[in-house]
Amino acid sequence: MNRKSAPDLINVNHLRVACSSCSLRELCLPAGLDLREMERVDRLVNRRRKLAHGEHLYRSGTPLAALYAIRSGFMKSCVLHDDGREQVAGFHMPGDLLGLDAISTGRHISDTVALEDTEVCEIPFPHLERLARELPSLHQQLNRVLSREIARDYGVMLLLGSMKAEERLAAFLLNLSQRFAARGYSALEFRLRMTREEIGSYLGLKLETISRVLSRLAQEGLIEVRHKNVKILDAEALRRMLSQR
Amino acid sequence: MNRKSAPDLINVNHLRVACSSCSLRELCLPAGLDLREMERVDRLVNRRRKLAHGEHLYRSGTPLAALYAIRSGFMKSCVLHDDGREQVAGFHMPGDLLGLDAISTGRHISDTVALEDTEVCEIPFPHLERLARELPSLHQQLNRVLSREIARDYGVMLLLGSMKAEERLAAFLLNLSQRFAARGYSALEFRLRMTREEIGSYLGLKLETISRVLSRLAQEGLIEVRHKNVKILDAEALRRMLSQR
DNA sequence: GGCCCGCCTTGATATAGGTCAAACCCGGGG
DNA sequence: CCCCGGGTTTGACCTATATCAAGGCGGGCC
Repeated sequence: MNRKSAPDLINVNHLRVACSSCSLRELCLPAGLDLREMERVDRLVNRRRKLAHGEHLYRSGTPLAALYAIRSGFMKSCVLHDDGREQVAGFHMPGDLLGLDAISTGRHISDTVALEDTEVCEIPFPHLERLARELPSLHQQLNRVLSREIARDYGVMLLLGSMKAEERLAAFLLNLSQRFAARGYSALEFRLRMTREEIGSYLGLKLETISRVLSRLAQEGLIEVRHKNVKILDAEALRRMLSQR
Repeated sequence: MNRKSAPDLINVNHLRVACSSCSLRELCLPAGLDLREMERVDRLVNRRRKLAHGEHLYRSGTPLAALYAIRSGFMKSCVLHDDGREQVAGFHMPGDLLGLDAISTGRHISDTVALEDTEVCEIPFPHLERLARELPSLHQQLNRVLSREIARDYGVMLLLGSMKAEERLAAFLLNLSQRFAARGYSALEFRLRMTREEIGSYLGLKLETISRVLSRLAQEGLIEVRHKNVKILDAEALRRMLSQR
């Protein structure tokens, strides 16, 4: 944004970071907005923030300053017990909107951490509220995003409350698969950015169980696992594990 | 409340159902609104609906027509597997707002059922959206309610993902206690409106386990259980079960 | 008022997943 | 190139909770 010559190059650079030219816009906050509206949302996003692997985006207890949209990278959110145990509440990928849990009290209730180098768009919350007041479709989209998170949470409850280890893993893998696909990545081959322990925490299981079940699924020919790389060989069979019985 | 003479009584009757005179207004949608704004919300609530014990308020898959605020009674929401297994996602009491999960897709994803005779205020969703556009504080309150539900869900994940049976029950009882207290009922003595099986489903346990753990807590002198009536004898000890360890 | 049926309790036994332990493997740094 | 350490795999054993089974009891309905 600071070059003097070659205005077209500058232009390209500018476009690259604008919502209107972001490949994630249909998944993210500006979904459903027209171009003029999207430009106004662009102006909200006054800062991008880079996080190194392992860095916190925010911590439980800190005041809500902004919502964040992931531009690239991968993150996890955890809720912590008083006693230090932690529960992974979700994994986040590009296009996901973070910080929603803090709106009600004005303080975050989870820790959100980068699982690889990550870039986020920072959307100052008071500005967002103000703009949402002016743009009904933005307001609507914010409601939808909040509600979508509630729906997702219900799915997690289902998983934690009434599925067996194998089913949980199958659901987990299919969910990742589907989300990668929605972002233009391969649905059938991807890299797990999180450790077995983090998967376990998310699924309410221990890391050894995750490891064993992955091995078992591999042995049965449903998937192929090489370290963090997973290939889904028989998505249909995974789906069957969820619906049947 | 059904006398024919005495117009002031009739008047009282009218007031009784207005948000502005509803004892739940600070927990419910109109929280934080001024009187003039609240009146406009009142006019949204064009219908009250009575549900008999066991009746559905809405079912998974049906289109979102309205949000509902519980005026009196008790309900549960369940998500269903393809195979029929059901997971209770939450219990609802007066002041709670229902139907939030449907905003994102326009269709309900849960079944919501009365656990005793229940009365709800019906808030047509399109009207609500329109009015929220005009009243910033209503808009804000809607966001807060949505976010509060997300925060609640995170708590449930913590519970399902990393607590043992005894801790889950303790958390469950303390949660009910706190919510009853917020509504002006006794925090220490209340009636469970749901069966052991429904508690079990909510907590990711089987009904026999619920029964056993309740018996154990009673034996240890932390609570007293007579059928569905629970008395909390040592809330501090219950709290300790959650934080310590 | 009595009878049922749904709900609950309690016991005996089974098992999924947890715990503990050892060894491996890969990637990164020296 | 080797070494080191985090993450992972795998095995043996253990335990919390599920499952199966048998009564009990209380509230609602006839």
